[in-house]
Amino acid sequence: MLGLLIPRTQIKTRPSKHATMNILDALRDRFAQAAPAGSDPVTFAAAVRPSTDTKFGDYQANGCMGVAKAAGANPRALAQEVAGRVNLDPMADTPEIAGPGFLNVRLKDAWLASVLNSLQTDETLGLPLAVAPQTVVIDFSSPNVAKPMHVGHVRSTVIGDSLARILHALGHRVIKDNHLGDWGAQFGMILYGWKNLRDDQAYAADPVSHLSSLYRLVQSKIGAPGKLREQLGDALALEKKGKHGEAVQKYAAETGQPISGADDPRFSELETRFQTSLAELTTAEAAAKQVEEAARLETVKLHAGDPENRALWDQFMPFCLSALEGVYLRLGVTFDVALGESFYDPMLADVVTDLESRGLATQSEGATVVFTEGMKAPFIVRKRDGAYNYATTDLATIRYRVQEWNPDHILYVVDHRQGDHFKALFDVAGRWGYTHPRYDHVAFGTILGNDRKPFKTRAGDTVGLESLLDEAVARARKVVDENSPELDEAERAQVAEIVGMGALKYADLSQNRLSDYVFDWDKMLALNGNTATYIQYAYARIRSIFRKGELAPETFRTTGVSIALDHPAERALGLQILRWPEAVALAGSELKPNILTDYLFTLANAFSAFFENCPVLKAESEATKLSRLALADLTARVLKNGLGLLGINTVERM
RNA sequence: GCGCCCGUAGCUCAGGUGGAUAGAGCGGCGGUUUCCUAAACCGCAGGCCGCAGGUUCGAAUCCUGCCGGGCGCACCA
Repeated sequence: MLGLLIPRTQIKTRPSKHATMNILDALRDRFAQAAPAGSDPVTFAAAVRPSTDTKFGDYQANGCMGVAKAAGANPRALAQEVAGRVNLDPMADTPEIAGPGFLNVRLKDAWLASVLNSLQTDETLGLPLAVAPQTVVIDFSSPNVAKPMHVGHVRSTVIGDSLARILHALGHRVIKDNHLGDWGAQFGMILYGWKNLRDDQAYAADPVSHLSSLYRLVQSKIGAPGKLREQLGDALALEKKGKHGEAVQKYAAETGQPISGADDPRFSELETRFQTSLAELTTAEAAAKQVEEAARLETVKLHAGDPENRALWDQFMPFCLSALEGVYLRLGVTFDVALGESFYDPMLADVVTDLESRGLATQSEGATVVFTEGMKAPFIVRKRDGAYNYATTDLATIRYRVQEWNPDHILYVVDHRQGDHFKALFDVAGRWGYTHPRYDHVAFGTILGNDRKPFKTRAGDTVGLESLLDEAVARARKVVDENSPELDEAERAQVAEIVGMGALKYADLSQNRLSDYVFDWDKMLALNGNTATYIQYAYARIRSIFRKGELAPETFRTTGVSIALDHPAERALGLQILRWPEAVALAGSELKPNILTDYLFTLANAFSAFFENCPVLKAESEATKLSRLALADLTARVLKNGLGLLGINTVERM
């Protein structure tokens, strides 16, 4: 189910029955209580962090240096005092003072084991619900319905989906909204294409594909002059400067047949060809202008309520949506609502009127605009020709969301190039009176190809999302075939689908959102390193242990067994399992899924070390065997849940 | 010109609110398989954290100025 139209009443919040244990928060709480007199307990506690090195223990409190500086006291003496006062029972003994005034905390093995024991029967693996649950609207994906989704939609869709899952897991009420581009200029292009270029047979055979090819056709006509200009390159610039001779020479060089100058025997031949190209450009420019204007008029007519265009809109929309639905289904992405631009259209006039009556909007160069302090360009809410644009729609959307859900937080998962737009939008929305929600532009960088330019096909076209998914799966399939010939055809296909999707999503999520990232198939499907595949593999290995031992993990999940952390690899693994709540909480508060991927990679790594060093089924005693099985099962559950929060599935075998 | 983002190992990237000797993967070199998935593990080499100042007990992190790159700057979204 695409879930485009799930009623709001079905928006779920997480059940609240669970045990909770966020070690970092617990330690901070204890240190806050032991904060030196005159210091701010919250700041002091915030300086408690996981240790930078295991030799400094598991956690460290770094607050004493800062407090000592402010008070002009001796930091080590202060640390001594805090160490004597802080009560870490039963988590740890008195912290150790080190360096200029660090307090190093080493958690007790017995306590770690006891918490791990309780986690076995805890469905959420210790994940605490937010103390103050918030209503969060996440605006993501938001494709234009008129054209097929492409690589540019990957990041918004994948990051937005993951943030929604993370915030939901933290106990917030999350509303996933797909703000579809279903009312803009792209639709005018389809309407123009339909009226002038359509092929009824092709439409009857496959409406979705014909509509999208109509769109591409119109777009290519509009974009043709740009491509020609690019081909002519510098020659065109020279011609425009009146340097005809140099222009011809440049043209000759750029087309691969360099000539020496105007006296070259081939000069006149190339001059003719150059002029032909220039004429082509002029023709294309005229055609493009005509098509562009005609398409724009179709859009205007649609907005004005022209019956024919409205009827066509109604007719095409289901096909457009079903095309999107296929992609979302495959990605495993759903929405709670999908209120596109068309939904807000009836509200736009009132938005502008309201802005005007409050004195926010003014006239400028024929348009109705709102000026924002510190920004040169105004926020245009009504164009000179009377039409509204996305600024108006975005404001109407905020008003609607506030009235409908009263959100505490609205996230826009949109690429970084729109930073200025959102800065102005948030400013205007606040001055308009919608001050309650916290607004965040969750920005992300561009996906680049190996040439460090925006990712394109070899032919220079934008990469379609479907073909991207197909290739991810095909490449995964190749790896599966090579490594797991023992699996039957159907299972290999299923594994390839899950591994391929996982690789694609994880590659994106594991990057810091803000930076551009270089798309690299080999890296994302690597079985080693920070990849989904590596983590899925760790999971499959654990499942394999249980298969081999003919054991059901349910035993551990219903009653639990006694866990012992005797081997260093067991302790490291156990501690990492217990940090799950910290990782999810941090990823949620920072709105950064890569914090979660780092955590999962570290966990999978800790498991691999454990797997090498600690035989499970062949453990020296039955008690050790059970303990290790329990650790392995907890690991598997965290890995599966963690990947789940990234929108990534696991397989039992691979 | 103004604004936003980025600059960390050969390559691709992590680095909560300033903390101890800056991490990982790939690539390179060397090792590990009668044993639960070697799609794995372990070790070694590799750094002026773009440059220069400043703030301080302490800076990849904060401030200022440069250099280099990406993106955006009036009616497309």
